[in-house]
Amino acid sequence: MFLSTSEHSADAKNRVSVPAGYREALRDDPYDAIYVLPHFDGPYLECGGEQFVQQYRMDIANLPRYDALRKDLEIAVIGAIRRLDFDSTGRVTLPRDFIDHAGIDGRCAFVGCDNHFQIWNADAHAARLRDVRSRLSARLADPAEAERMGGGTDLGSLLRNSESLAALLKGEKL
Amino acid sequence: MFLSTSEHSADAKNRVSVPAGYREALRDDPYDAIYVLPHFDGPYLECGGEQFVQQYRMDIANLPRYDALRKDLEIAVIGAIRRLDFDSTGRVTLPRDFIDHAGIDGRCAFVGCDNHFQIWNADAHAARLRDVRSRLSARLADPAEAERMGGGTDLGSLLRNSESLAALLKGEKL
DNA sequence: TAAATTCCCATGATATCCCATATGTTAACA
DNA sequence: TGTTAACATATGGGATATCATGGGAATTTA
Repeated sequence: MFLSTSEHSADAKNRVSVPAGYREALRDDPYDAIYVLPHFDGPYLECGGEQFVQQYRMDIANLPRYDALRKDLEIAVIGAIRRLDFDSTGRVTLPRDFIDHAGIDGRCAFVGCDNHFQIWNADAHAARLRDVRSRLSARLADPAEAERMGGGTDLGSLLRNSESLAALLKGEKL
Repeated sequence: MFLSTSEHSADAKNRVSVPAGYREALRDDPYDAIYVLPHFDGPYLECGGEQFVQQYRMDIANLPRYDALRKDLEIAVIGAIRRLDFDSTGRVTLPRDFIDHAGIDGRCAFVGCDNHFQIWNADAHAARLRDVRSRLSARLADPAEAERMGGGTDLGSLLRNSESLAALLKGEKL
């Protein structure tokens, strides 16, 4: 799991150290690398390991082969992702166009998002975090939204009550 | 798998270097070559290895033998694909009519699409990528479309992919 | 014989690898 | 409790290998 945020600097060769904790999460991957996508939805890089790419491949493969959405995703996702290999000290070199896309100039922020993480221009991320917080705060005022935010299954009660989950944990298929 | 996009130049002899990563993906093919199709859907070349051709053959073979669509596909796909062999440095020579079809003049973009890739005039692809990105970005704003692009994670896949969550559910301490 | 194609080698740019240094954190010990 | 040692992490710079690409020679085709 990719957790928490940390800032690192990109040097003259556009190298950045990937947080040690993130590298730990990639320990079992076949390549000593991360996959990086300049995201179509904003000035940031979406990153992850093998699972990150496979998830996108699956989403795309599940669409009809001549579907327009599928073709768009192939270009903007598969066509845009690059594998960046670690050097011996745990750094990757960011391609010039990736740096341009995210507006990275010196400091950049690594933001953990569970099964993937993002790389932002440090200042841009700080500003965004303020926005996100106030937006979430406002959402809580609306009961329907509050329900949506915390309406998921309660892990504790699930454990106490669910036989099918117990079966799943024993390795049985549902 | 063909991943990411890179630009290369076509020289005076109409030779282009195929990205090293793509050649790696073709390592196990019987021929040291790519199959190239001037696509009927736009000014670009659709390319791939052995699997790329076989997929088209299958699609066509599944149609009735006297079907009008089948006959069209036979002409526009099977009749149009050419095999281009690599030279010793990993380049292929593009036939004149292929260059005309894609409007290639100097720089061209190689776009990875998982099991195949495309070759575009570099400028044409840049313009198209902008279109695709804004279209996808707009789509995300619509919850129904966002759902189609990637539904929420189900508990099963979460369990399969997260050792620490599985451990937690089994009652172990983290 | 002319034109085009294929093969081979040379070069430059870029990315990759390796070692050295700095910084910060934990652990050990006085 | 203060000091030092050991370690892990982050960063900087130089050497090396890989890749893209240009040009010329050999071979084929018209």
